[in-house]
Amino acid sequence: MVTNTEENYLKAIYHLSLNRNGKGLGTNELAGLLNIAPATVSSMLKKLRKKKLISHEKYGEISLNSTGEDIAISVIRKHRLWETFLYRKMDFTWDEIHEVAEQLEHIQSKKLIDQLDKLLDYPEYDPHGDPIPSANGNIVETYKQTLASAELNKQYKIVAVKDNSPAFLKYATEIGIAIKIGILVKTKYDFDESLEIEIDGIAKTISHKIAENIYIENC
Amino acid sequence: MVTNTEENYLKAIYHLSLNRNGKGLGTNELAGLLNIAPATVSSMLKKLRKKKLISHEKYGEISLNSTGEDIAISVIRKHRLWETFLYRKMDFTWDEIHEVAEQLEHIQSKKLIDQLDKLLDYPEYDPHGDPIPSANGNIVETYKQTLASAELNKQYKIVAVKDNSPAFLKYATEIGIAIKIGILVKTKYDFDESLEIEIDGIAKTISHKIAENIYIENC
DNA sequence: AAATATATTTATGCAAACCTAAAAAATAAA
DNA sequence: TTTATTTTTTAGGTTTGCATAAATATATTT
Repeated sequence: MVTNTEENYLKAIYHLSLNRNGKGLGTNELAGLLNIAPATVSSMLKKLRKKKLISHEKYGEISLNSTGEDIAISVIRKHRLWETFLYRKMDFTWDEIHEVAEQLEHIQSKKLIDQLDKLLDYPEYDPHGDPIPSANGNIVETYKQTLASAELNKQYKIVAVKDNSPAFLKYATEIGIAIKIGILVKTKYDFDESLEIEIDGIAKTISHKIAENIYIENC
Repeated sequence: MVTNTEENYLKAIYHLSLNRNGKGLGTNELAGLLNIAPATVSSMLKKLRKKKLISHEKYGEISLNSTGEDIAISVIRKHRLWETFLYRKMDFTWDEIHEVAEQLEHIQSKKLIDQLDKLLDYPEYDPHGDPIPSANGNIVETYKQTLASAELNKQYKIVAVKDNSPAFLKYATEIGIAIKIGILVKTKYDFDESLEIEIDGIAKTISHKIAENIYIENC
């Protein structure tokens, strides 16, 4: 039996294990994402180790092993399917779905998730543009380019956002950011790396931090 | 803040407070329904008392007070709306819905429940025939007659079932019991109070225990 | 009314999931 | 290569939700 908390740890380890350049995942980083004290993470790691869900030796790097990864992916699948459901069927907005999905992702019922998948016609991406793992655990983690690294005056399409916090999403919505929308960088200001962009022919200025949270694709 | 466990206690107290003839609700009875030790109930009652959700003095009767009842009813509303959703939209059967609804009833999101209510077109009864409290907490707890007290050779309609356990519901389905179905008692055997009934013109024999779990109405 | 039975509470303990403070190990800097 | 810094672990403590066993209050018999 895996508790909700354990599921959240596995999910966090999964997310932090992606796109890291060499350096192994440590206790501090995990504690940061989960918003708890590193000491608490230490003792939970011991438990996950004993349950054979992660690989970890004292003072060493943290990584999921096969069973742990399966659980993490299934929780992410549930989270993203529920988000899609809330957005499409329940009139939830972009910035409202994450919080409720955090609760719904722990509901234990295979049948419910299969039916949800069917009801939504087997969606491939959630409303934030993140890929939804299939029932057998397949997930397309494609390499994504952020707006911060876009070429000037080249037409791109927004495919996803990195930050799912209501604060970011509210702001993004306000300035016209949305999945599948076309976007173009007109100027890049060197001193603070802020960008002048154009969405639907309207020019706007955004900070580097915002640009790093917007994933784009050539089109 | 009210925990899941506290919500379950309030719900249990609500259910046990209905249709009791005089005798007040005690610790033992609650422990029985929740399947835990009476001592555990005692300490939880102290907590609920401190939070002003119940009225209870040592060795006295247990009852909800206004806030506690509001919470209990809202949990029951959520439970029954989710059951209706699972049954109608997710192809769940009669005997599968309760278990998953026990989890879903604790999801915290007013908007989600309002939208669920709307999606289902504001249902008045759940798939077991139990009334669904309205958003403002109104619930029609009508007096119900059980099949055990039916008159012979009089046509009735099944309106609800008392027991929601998979075991009972599976058996009930097998012998043709369902909400809104017509039913008639042909014979009552005195020695064990078993009944010969007729559903859709087909005769069957059922035990007294089963009959007590089927609610009927004149038609 | 005393004796017995039943119901309830108190005392104590355990596991989970968190915390802070201090110790130990690993890494980086002087 | 010591010293300093950062990271991680250990030690000890809290709260919640459960348990068992023993004590106490209430109810029922005789």
